[in-house]
Amino acid sequence: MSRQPVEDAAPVGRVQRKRGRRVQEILSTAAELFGERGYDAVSLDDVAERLDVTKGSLYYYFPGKDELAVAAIETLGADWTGRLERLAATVEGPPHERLRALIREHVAIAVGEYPAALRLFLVPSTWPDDPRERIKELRRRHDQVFRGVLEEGLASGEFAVTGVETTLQCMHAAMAQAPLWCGGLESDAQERALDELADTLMKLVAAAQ
Amino acid sequence: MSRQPVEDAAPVGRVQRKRGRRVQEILSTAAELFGERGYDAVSLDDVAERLDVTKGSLYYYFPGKDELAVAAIETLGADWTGRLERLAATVEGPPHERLRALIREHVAIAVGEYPAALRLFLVPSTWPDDPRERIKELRRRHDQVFRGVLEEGLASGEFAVTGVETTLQCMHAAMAQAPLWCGGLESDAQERALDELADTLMKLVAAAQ
DNA sequence: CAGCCTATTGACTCTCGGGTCAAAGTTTGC
DNA sequence: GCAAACTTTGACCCGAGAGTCAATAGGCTG
Repeated sequence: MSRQPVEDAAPVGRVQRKRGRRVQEILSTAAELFGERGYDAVSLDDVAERLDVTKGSLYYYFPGKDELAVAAIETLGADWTGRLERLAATVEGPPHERLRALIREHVAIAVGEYPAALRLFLVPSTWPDDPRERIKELRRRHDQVFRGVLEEGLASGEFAVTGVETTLQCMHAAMAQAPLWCGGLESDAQERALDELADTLMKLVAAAQ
Repeated sequence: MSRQPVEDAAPVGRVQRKRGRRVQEILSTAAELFGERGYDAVSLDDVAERLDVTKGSLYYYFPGKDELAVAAIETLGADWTGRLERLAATVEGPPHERLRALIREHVAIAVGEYPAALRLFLVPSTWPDDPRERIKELRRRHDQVFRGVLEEGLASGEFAVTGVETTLQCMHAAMAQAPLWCGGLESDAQERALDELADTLMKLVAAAQ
């Protein structure tokens, strides 16, 4: 009776704004941790500790670990996907260049800013059902961006592939693994590694002969 | 004083043989489960239940979960790697055909016989240190097989790649994901999917122009 | 059949982590 | 400056799962 229900009863004005900021803090911290270690390996105490707060506090904002995970995935995903989509809509030039830019951006974000965020995509099965669905959704949107450019290039004859979906799968898989093997490199070595990765993946769409 | 130490004091003769068989049963069941769900999501009670046995029994043969996992990985890995290595040593023909055969075999084993075994490779970080090292070792051996054929083709000019290691990474990543997206298909659709995957990956080594 | 290994059980401990909640602390608005 | 709303705490409950162990069952072997 004394407690603020987690969901409804929105407070108004400045208070609400503060609440919003807190929620964002929690979400980005959670996204960070889940990205680094996956779902199981992150306890709510871990999240709370990194925020200099107690577990109980988290339950004031979220009804449970699942919901926190879902929200964190959506926050992280909205940003990331948004940047990809914006890039796809912005970059000029032939499909060749645009695809390469997308690959670079995708991997750069993954490796740099969300060090292990792509791990989200790797083993959706270790996540509870609800977060898993969000992850799949996220991936679908990313694929969609790539599929668009890919099909453009196919239409113009600039690209040739064995199969669109298979090509997307391969690209995705390779990009998703990238943080694991060039996450530790120094920045210039990393740049080179990412360039090489992009070049390698571009071979997947190279028109034959 | 009344208990048989887990490690030393090898019994002899028929008894020992029986013990060996039991150990094998446990290992293959454990490999199966770990392959399906990963380390965290499998409890020793799960393993015991599938064996119609009690957890305590497992501790009669293995000192702990980690050790069981390590042994299971090694069993599964020895078989798998062995088949790859044998295939690489056996198959005749140009590097092109040999590499394709390796890819097909690798993926076929992963998708068919150890449905999610490749998941072992996916997120080594969710495993405790010791099993993780074994998984990396396993992967190193697999890579070694592929690297061999790849370098052959490069030497003969039949292949061209942007970078050997990057190419291996991409191949590995794509093959590792395969069970997740064509594991559920019917057998002939699956065959087609695997062929397409192999063809797609072969583009990675295609000599340019 | 007696005695000695071998194998298995089931009940137990202990820790970790998700989730709860009353009480206390803090902010806001009047 | 004070009451009401908001926020945080810390102690607590509970179940799950790793690991332990004395007791017991089940052979072999002399």
